[in-house]
Amino acid sequence: MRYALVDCNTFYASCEKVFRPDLRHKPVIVLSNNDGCVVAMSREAKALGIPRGIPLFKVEPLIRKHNIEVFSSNYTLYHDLSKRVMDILRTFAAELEIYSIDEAFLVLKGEDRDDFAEQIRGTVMTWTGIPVSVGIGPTKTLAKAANKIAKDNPQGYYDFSSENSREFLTKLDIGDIWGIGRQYKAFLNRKGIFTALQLTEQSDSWIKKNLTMVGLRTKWELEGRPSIDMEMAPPPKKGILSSKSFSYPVTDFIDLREAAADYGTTASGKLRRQGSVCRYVNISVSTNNFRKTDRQYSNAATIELAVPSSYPPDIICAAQKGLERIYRKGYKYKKITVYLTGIEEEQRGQLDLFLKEDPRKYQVMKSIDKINKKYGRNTLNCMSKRDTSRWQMKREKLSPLYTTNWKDLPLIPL
DNA sequence: TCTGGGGTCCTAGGACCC
DNA sequence: TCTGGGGTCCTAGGACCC
Repeated sequence: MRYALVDCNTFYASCEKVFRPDLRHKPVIVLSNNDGCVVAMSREAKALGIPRGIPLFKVEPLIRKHNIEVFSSNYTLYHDLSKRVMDILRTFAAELEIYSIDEAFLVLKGEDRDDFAEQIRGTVMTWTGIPVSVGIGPTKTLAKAANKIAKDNPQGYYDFSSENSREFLTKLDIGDIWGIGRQYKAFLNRKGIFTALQLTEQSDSWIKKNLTMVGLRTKWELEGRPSIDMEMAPPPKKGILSSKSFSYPVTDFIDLREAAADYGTTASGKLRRQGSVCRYVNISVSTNNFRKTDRQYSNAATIELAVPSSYPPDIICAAQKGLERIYRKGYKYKKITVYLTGIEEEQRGQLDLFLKEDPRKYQVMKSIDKINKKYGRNTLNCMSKRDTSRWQMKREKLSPLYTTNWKDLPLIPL
């Protein structure tokens, strides 16, 4: 069996370039929510030495100097282009696992030709304008490692089986292995382990003791024994959260209440889309940890619903009840999170209960979902809002919704 | 002035039970 | 002086991923 990992190159930055051919060879960076940090960079921007995750204000001089193009995150655009890429990949694979917005594992079809990787790269580029890299190997972990090499390979792909595996594992740094993060890398380095090959030379029991079962599976995968399953259909989420940082410090309880309602609405929408209900609503608030001179406070509360629900007012009421418990006057709040847990499938029995309680609830919910799907999020909302500018997200450099909004369709001058 | 959001899995340790 | 063993359940926190 052969696995392939297909990964979109500098995905967010590439999405921004698709409809902006003038930016083709220019450095482009994409920011996190609130235009806070740099989360994605084009190849040209990486070459200028900008570290991922750095706050925007720290690289302002560099941006001016090199005329770097800056974008707020346009998730609507990225998700739409991601879906198009995945639809193409599906036609190449016996099995497809969408691993993240810009990555997918494929189990290759038996009859695959040698130019499989080139076919994929060519098709995705022609049909979407997104460049991808392809790594191929006998396990998911090795395909992932091969992909890393493919990124620096001018051909854009790399096949693990094309090389001596001992040599490959010797060159593979321990920190570049999928599943080995910063902490484990530091720990292993202290033990004198620097390469993938050295990791595979440790005993199973030692690895399990120090890196848990997850680490042991990684070892087996490096040895060429598939130990991590493909997940073709994403399992239902066990926790769903909606959380945002405020662009300005929030002190007023009313503002926090509105934010709780807003994120409660978002989270309950995700819940309904996966056909689930939740039993617990957890809400947490915190001040800005980076401002050492501010008085710090953070707290959380969990509310159990009388009946598991996905009905927005139920979620919102619980979130606000929790908020009342943990809110303390006099702090500058930076972040609020609504986290839904105790997730169960929406079942007949529960639905009956729900309907018995008030059948109109169900109708209202369905109608709201339908209207918002047709006319856009937030067309109908549960709470009337005051001026929300104080806490809403900052997105000053947003690109158009080229592929999902008629008004934003790109025009070609003739 | 300005530091993201959304997930999963695993383990240790405490509470509680007989 | 001497203070068990085995089990379950829950939560917090730490590791990882993108």
